[in-house]
Amino acid sequence: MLTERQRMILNAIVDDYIRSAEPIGSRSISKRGGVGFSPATIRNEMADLEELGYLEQPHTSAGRVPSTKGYRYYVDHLLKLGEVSEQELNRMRGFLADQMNQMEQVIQHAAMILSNLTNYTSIVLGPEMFSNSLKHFQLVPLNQDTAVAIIVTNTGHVENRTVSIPVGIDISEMEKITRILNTKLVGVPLSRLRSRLYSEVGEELGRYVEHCEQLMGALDEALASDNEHRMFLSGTTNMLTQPEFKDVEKVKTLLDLFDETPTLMKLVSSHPDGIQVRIGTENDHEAINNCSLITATYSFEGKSLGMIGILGPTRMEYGKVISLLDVLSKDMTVLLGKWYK
Amino acid sequence: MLTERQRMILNAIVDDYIRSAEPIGSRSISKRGGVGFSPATIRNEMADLEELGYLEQPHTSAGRVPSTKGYRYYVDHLLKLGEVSEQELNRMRGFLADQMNQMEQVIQHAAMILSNLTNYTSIVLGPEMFSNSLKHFQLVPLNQDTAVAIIVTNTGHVENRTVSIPVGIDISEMEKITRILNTKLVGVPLSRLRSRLYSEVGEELGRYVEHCEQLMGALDEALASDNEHRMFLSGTTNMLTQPEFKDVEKVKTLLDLFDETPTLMKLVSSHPDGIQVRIGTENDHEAINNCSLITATYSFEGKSLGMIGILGPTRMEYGKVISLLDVLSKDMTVLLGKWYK
DNA sequence: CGTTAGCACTCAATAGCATCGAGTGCTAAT
DNA sequence: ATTAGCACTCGATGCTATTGAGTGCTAACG
Repeated sequence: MLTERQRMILNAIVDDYIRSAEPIGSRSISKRGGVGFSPATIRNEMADLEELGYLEQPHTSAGRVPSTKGYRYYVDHLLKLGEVSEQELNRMRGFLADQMNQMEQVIQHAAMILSNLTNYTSIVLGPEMFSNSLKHFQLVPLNQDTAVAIIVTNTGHVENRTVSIPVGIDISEMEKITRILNTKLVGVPLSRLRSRLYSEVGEELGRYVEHCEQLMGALDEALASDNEHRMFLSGTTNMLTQPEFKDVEKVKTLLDLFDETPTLMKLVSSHPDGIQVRIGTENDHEAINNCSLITATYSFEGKSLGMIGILGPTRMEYGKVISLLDVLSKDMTVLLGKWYK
Repeated sequence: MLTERQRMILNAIVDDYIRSAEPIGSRSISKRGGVGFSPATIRNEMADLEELGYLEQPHTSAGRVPSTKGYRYYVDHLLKLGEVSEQELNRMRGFLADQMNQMEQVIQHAAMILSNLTNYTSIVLGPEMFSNSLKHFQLVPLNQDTAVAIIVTNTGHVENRTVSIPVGIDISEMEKITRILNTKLVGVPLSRLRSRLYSEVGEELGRYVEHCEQLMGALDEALASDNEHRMFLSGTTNMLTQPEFKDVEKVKTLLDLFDETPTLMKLVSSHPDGIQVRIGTENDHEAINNCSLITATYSFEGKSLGMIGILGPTRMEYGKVISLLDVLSKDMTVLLGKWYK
């Protein structure tokens, strides 16, 4: 358990380091407002804090830098949440209000707002689609052997695949199929669509249409879209302005991670509901072991739909970011509610 | 006009510099196979070539580096196109053959192949959609006041917008509208869709439906998609391995350009048909003044549809890249032909 | 007369060295 | 318990010398 004074010193070091990105010495802490101790005293405490694992020294005769454990303590016990300034709030809501009638737009906008307001990189996971249900199904023939299958969900999302038409099926039959599928499948959650396709619709379809197995196969494949989430990044180059990324090597490993959508998605979606902070080595991926990832979930009727998150250096403005994510995730919960009616 | 010997020397310098990325001295040229002259002779020629503007010197007592003009001469007169190796060809076609039934997939794959095979950054512009025609139109109501408008083109591309429904229109009327639009507009090129919407369909629609102006407005807006081209980048981080981008500042300006899709698109689409090479300062944008951009068009029935391109440092393997783009653009022409029937 | 050997010269890069100063740990005095 | 004092550490900074790859010029050569 840390003493009151140790907490105060740790707090001061983290705050200063977040601002300056340079190791903090005892003298600068001592000269700070509200600290009534000499550098020597601070030094002793700092030595203790280092032994306890909260601080690190790049080398002897350098100042101290917070360790992952130090940041963790800071976030858990010392941090006072920054108010989101009136100005930021206005800017944010102004952006979001802009008559958005596409859900995708809202999500993408949210990512942009986050990265603009923080100067870090933002990651936004769009609503999981498996919980959506089918609103409309359509087969549009393009020529003799191909057609476009279109799925519209209750939230207005449109998914489409090109499927090949088995020989011997003509347009009138296609229309029949479309009608059957619509009457049988509208309202079914996407996650159950494939199984329903076989169990309920299969027989009936077979009654009307020859060669229906091939078509079923094509539809089945079309439905097996593995992108139940869509992910949006924004401000990826913001990282490059951070002093911890003055080395091109580090930049490359990070940007390579950004290109690997599935990995990144796994990393983000492993976070639980609510606001979650992963600091430095707490993150499962090596490329962001000197970064912190903060996420918040937005939801509908208490059920989490997707996530918004900020990735920045461990030396991140936690207070500001956390309160911003909190506000925005709540706004999005409200805003997206209308699509989920 | 350059002498035979000058051409030989220029060729040698460009080739060597492309490999080594370091200024080339007279001695190393002299010692090269097939060159029967002493360093002193080479030096004299190099001085001449510099005076003529084909070479540059980073500083006195350094070797020579090709200038933009030097590269230009190299590309126009000296370059012998590399054969695309059997292995690369197989790899490429293997990738493209992979039962792709989505046009988007083909395009995206092409970008990936290019960046993988070259280790530069690839830029691919999808087929311009304005020349496509409407295949099917659909209005799917989501709830009381919003609906999804879906457009399918003859090439199987699906575009969708959420539109708000004016009060007082019910579902049966929506279906009527859909039917009218389909009978009147199928086959019309997308570029003329908006004008036709007013000129031909407007009155007829008005006869059946009240409050139709608002709906028209909504549809009109939905059709005004400004992304007639879709653009795909791949291998953006490949640039970071190039020695000319060891400086984070330069990396940032380049990556920022990559994020500015419209600017980049303008840059690329300003290139004419066929294979086009823009070297260094020949490019209109400052961020790529030390890069070369090579593009090729793919087409259908002689009409250019879209572009594939490679962006790399001016010190680029022109021969390899050009022949690769040539082969791939022709393959894509063949492959995409089937969608344009 | 074109070519080349020879030579003085230039200049970035590298290494060595002294200096500086911010910061530390320890000890003894308060 | 706190702090002043002090020796010590070590990266950063700046200066100088050295090195070496490369040049331009001139004079000699076949």
